[in-house]
Amino acid sequence: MEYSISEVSRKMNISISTLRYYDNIGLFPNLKKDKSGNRLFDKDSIETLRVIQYMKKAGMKLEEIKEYINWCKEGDSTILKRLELFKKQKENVLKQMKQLEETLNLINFKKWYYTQALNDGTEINVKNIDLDKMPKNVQEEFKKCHLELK
Amino acid sequence: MEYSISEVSRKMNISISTLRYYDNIGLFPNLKKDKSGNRLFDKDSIETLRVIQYMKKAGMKLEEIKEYINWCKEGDSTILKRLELFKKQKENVLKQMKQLEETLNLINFKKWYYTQALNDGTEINVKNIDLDKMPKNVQEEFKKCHLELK
DNA sequence: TCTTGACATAAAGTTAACTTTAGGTTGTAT
DNA sequence: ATACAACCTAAAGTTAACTTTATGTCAAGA
Repeated sequence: MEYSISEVSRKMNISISTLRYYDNIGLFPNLKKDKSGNRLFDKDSIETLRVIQYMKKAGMKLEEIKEYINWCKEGDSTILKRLELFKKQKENVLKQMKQLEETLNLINFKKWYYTQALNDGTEINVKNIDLDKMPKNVQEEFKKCHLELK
Repeated sequence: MEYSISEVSRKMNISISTLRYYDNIGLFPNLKKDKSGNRLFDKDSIETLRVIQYMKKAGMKLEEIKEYINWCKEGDSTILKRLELFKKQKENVLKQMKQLEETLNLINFKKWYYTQALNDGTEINVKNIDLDKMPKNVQEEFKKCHLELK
């Protein structure tokens, strides 16, 4: 089964210009064209596109993703390199997850803070509160995001 | 206690030029200067900096962070807006965490895939494997990242 | 035949978040 | 007195990932 660029755009929720851009920079080395030059996306290129989306979220640049895609084309001699890449990206993702958890601590603390302030009608009381007057869970969140009192 | 720009740079691991840039675009509305024009960072501005770092990770743009900082300066009339902001950002962060978990599924699948290929010395076998021949956990990872077989 | 819609290319423009450059001031140590 | 480190400003440059624009081709329907 083959898809036109607008079908892929709809299916994957990526703009047509982005798809063309990706092709231009070499992210679809095996993409075919019909007799009048229109791109034909097959299952493989959709798969590639999905991997691109994920690896972008992992934090890779398009240039690095392109390198990986070229390794795939080179065949079995690059298997180790590709394995190492995914090992490294796993570390990367785990690190990002930790950072998001820390961020969540800050956000949860701020949510508590502003809920209190909203209740009081003013920030003054909660701004000057002592750590041990906060609920236990808020205390924990506060400590984990390295903020300081007063 | 007050800190020079290079002390803050070292302490927070942010380049001096970035700190000046942040100041220029208005992220430190209360920053003082000494008699010869040098920036003096106090505990409050360090705190602001920490919040900036976190909210960037949550996905906010500096322009939006600036808006929040201005709300803080405006006082109690903006408490509700600020609370709503953190509620929204919490959703945002949770969404990102889910996406990272999906990404982790892809990565774990790829790690298994390339480990197999490395063992076999070739990608061919693992490329054409049936879903039910994969280890149970790999099957799950595979399904969760929407890839297709063959 | 003519129009229309979906595609194409090449090149220029955009945006965010910095960084770099060029040139200047200030305070302290030799 | 001078050298130097640490700061300053304003403006231009950089990078990544797109998007927009200008222009053109092609196949199908009225």
